Amino acid sequence: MCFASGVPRCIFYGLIWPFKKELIMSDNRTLIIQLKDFAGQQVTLSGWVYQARSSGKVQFIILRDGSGLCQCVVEKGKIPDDVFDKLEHLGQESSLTITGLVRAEPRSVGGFELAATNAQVIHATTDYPITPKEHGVDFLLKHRHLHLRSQRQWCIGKIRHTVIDAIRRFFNDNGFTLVDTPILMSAAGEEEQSLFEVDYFGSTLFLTQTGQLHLECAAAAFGKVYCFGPTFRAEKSKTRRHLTEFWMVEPEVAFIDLPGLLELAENFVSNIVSRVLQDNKPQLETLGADIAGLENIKPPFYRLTYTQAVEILRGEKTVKFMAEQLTQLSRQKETIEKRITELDTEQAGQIKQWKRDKNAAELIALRSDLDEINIKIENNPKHAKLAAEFQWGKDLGGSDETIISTMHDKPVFVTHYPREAKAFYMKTDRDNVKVVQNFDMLAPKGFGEIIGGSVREDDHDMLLKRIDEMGLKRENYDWYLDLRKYGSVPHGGFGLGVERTVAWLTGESHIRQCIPFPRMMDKVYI
RNA sequence: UCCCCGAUAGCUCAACCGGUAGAGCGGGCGGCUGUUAACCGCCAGGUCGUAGGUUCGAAUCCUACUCGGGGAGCCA
Repeated sequence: MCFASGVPRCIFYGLIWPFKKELIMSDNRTLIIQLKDFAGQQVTLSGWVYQARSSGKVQFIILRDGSGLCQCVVEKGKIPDDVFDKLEHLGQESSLTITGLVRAEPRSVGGFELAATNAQVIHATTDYPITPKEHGVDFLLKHRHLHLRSQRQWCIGKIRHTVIDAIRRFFNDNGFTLVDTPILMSAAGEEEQSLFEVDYFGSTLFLTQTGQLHLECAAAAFGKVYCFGPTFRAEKSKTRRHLTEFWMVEPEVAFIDLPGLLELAENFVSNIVSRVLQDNKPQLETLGADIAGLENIKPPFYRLTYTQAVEILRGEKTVKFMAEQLTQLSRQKETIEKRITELDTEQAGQIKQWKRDKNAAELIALRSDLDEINIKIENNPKHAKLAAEFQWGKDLGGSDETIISTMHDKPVFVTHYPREAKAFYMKTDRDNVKVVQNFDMLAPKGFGEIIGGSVREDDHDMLLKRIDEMGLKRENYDWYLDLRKYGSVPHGGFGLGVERTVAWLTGESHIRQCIPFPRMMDKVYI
């Protein structure tokens, strides 16, 4: 827990953060994140009790104020007795204001602590439902309104904030114009079955699935544009990579080809990663993210064509890779099972109670690790089979993407997918009409797709042909076809999923933790 | 929509081959000048998801349902 150990700074854009707060509001409180500038001084903090321990004459209150955590030391005799007694019985998440002397203390979280001289309880709380112990997924989602206060969610929220800020800055600083595309859409962007319907004064509209078609209009007006907002997919997907409402940023550029798009995408993603490393290293550390791996994320990324990816999947390399993975998993399984047997034997004998409890906790952790490994072991041959039998022409499945991405230590572009597997607006490759000029970007080490994009079909007649072939209604696309009638230019863009990106950066296994209030299929808590 | 797994105290989990439930955390009270998910002692807290069935006896076995988790398809 060292998220407050250094003040994250962003000086590259001429900003110093924390900003000068008096510019926007007057406030006598000091934020925990500013404590390093106040060593030896008296300050007042306001916040919530994150954790509290008491040891007779001395109490330790870990205060949480939204900017960080700070240990407040409350010693009998150095604070009024009645205040001491009140603090002693404060429950988790009680709110209070506390005054004291700031001092450096390496043992303390954040490296500073507050020697309290006075305090005022704002609201005493008991029975806060989320305890410092482990909780189940469902319980935490049902308490999402409170769970946001916890350390892990706080770190993820801070990183998400940086990711979004980095996205906006990247485009704003590179000549892109923000264009807001509509959320209520009259026609489908891609496939109609995955759209949410909205009753619109008696007629039907849909929640947006992509801003791309509108963005193409804007690209012809501004050159380089992007849109950024919520996106809705009514797909009945129940996996760790899916939400029904998620945030997507989509750039669209006039006069660009596929290599140009790949270059843009790798610079864009590298920029996001370096901003997060710069601003959020303490949070990444708290989350146990792979910081060394992220420091490696610099252009150029790997480039594979779909056909090459298929060759890899069907080839010797994948067979070997999957077998190695299985061996590794089996070895892990053996180690864990051995440890479980050891502990079980120990538990059966005569041992001290505290040792027994500790063993029980370890056993629980080991059993859940074992479950996960067993699932992977069970899936391994299935995924190997899927890969080995992969037919050219299909879209890559989740497990195929995982295999490709696990083989690489940097993001991988997979380009030139079969035309039949892709949307009507993607540009047919003129050298090989069986494929389109598109790409997916797979995040490394098994995280999978975070970007999908393409060059758009800019030839009027070819686009019309695709619309007909896909069985789409021409009249819905009149305006879209117009773009190919009046000064058509090569252009393209891509979409990046914010939650998937945050999940990759933080090492979070499920994207539902990467948005404050997740919307999942059949499940919306608050 | 399909496949696999689960449901026991407020929370996380135990309870072996069927004999009507235990531990930690959290809560309450007390102890301890420096703790790091502190520690120690005491106390409170359970129709074992719901409904049937098998059995002398069911948390445990069987069936159905409900809710949840993971995966597949599809995708950012």
